[in-house]
Amino acid sequence: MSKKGTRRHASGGPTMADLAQLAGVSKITVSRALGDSPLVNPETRERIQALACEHGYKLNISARNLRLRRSHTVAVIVEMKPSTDRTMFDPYPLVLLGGISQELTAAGYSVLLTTRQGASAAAVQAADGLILLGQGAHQDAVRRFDKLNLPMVVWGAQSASDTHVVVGSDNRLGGAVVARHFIALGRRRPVFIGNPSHPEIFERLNGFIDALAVRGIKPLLMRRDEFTMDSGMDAVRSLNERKVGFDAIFACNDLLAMGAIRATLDLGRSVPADVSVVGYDDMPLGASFLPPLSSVRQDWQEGGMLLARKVLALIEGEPASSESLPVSLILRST
Amino acid sequence: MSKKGTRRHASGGPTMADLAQLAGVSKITVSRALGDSPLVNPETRERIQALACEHGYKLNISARNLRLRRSHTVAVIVEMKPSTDRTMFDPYPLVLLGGISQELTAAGYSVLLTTRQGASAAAVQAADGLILLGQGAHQDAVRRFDKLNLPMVVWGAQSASDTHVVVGSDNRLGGAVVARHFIALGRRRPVFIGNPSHPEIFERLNGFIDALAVRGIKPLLMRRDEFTMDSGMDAVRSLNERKVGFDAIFACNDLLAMGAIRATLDLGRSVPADVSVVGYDDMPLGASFLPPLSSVRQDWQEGGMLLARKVLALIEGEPASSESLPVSLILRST
DNA sequence: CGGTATCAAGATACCGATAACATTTGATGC
DNA sequence: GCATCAAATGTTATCGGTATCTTGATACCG
Repeated sequence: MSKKGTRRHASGGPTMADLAQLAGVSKITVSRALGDSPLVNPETRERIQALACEHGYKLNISARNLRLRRSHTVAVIVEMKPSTDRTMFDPYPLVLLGGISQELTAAGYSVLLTTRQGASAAAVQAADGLILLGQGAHQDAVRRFDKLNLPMVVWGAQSASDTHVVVGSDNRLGGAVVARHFIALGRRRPVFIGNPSHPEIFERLNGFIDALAVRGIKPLLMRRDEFTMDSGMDAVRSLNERKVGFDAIFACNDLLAMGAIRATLDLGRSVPADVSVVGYDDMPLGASFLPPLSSVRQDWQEGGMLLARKVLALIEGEPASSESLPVSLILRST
Repeated sequence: MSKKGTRRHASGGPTMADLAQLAGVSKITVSRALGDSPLVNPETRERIQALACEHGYKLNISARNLRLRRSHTVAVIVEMKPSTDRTMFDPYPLVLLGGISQELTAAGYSVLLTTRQGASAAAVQAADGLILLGQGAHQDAVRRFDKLNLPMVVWGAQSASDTHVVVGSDNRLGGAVVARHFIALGRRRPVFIGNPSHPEIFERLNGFIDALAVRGIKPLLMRRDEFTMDSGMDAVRSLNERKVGFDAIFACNDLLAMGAIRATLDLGRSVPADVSVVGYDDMPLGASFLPPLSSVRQDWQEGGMLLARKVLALIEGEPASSESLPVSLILRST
């Protein structure tokens, strides 16, 4: 019905060719005009821009990506098991994502969200860069994505053998800070609750141990795999049953800490008079807990932004190095 | 140096044309072979696939998207304010995302994550469909994205004026279920704590009010804007100061409920003997709370999956209608 | 006035994949 | 032996932009 040049395509709006015909110029001039290139006459440019606006022109991103050979997209691969696992129910990964998203968006990039399973799903290859999240995302996963040969940045704990860029909060420091706090309080029998098979937790434990060693103190490790209050309560009860003495608890997560506090109180001991407790993550909830919980805070948002900045740097061909974010000890009543 | 046909491109691997030359066939045959088309000889297919694998061939997604005029991508637009806002720190939106991601991935689609600000960032237009998340995402936002003319599905509360597909959990039912529970317990002076300016909360309140009205009961509304324990405690204290009697509390969020319980206990009243309390969301934490919290549970994961299925249907040109997800009342000790 | 900058716009050639149509080849049928 | 058909592969055009190289017109200079 309508002529070739003015027809609308199935997927919707007019193309540059259509606009070109409407304006009586060539495609390339339209391209330049819309790109604010100085190569077009300002008058022509405005005329074309007005026309584009009027006809609801939308740039075809796929076409541009093909020609420019870059997608302005960064794939974020998240460990998301649909189980009662930590990652999924913790609010923090979301904050991390928020930081990433904010920074990438500001730079004109988009975020392609992928779970590990779906990571093969084609689209990832089209990304200009890769961000790997999730504590499980190590070695095996890293190698898998290394093959894609894309600029890649990983969130997590660093290890000497890493060939890629790793950003993470300084878990070792987190452990050390708590240790020094306990030392200052004169505590002699500290306990660590958590699962050191996660690299991050392992680092916290190491920082804790090393800083305590300065005073010749050796902490007791209560390994617990779940990051729940129940698990924390269980750990303390178990200590009691085994008649192990303790005067300080460092839990690698706030929920564990709260559980530990409750169990400790149940045993008739006072927090913090008899036992000092420090958690990790500084959940908003912790401040309202009774007694208000002391905790180690990491700046997840900043972490996300840093991750984003690193990939962007790599994409631009600039160098980028691994980096640890500082943490801070928030002292409340425990 | 190397010949035209066998050269590697800047962005990396070989193209179909390269493979074609290596195999001594034409591009299209390669395309068919890699797509497992029945139009190629099985032998040829395997030979080409082996070749592709050996040379690390990667499909150029942009090119395919351009040609096929679809990106196999759905944009998810999330309200993500970098403030102490609810959305960002609640774990649930993440679960929603998980459900979406899982379902889309299974269908061979990718998820393009965008914040509302960045939603103009080009790439969204390339998506085949749109999912809008976040309680603030209404009317204004919806209209804005409507212009893109893409299949769109919104998470949230339905309203009669909606022209688009809305999926959400049945908040009205959630309120009604709690009301009926209170009635069964013989409660006469129920209180609702929450902020009804959020459409979802408004629905919960309405369901609550209507179901109570059957017995001629009118609940008291304690409007509180923050979704924190402190806010819940404050609400109950304020009730006490104003000498308002109450024997049941429906808090529109578990944290509010926990705060309310604590304040109630502080006043020397018993839960649940004197006052029944029900929260919303059924946080894992609620089960470990003392006393274990009763709560209304929504299946966020399922919600995400449903959202995904609806957009996919729309993308395929099939019809899709708004839908509410059932909720369940989890009774514990309160 | 010839010659060179400078500016605006066009022509052409891709980017890498795939759909639609065309061709070759060998097998089968009568 | 020739027509017919199916299988396997090839040709060509196209998706919608943009880089590169040209061209044409005007201005400027000595």
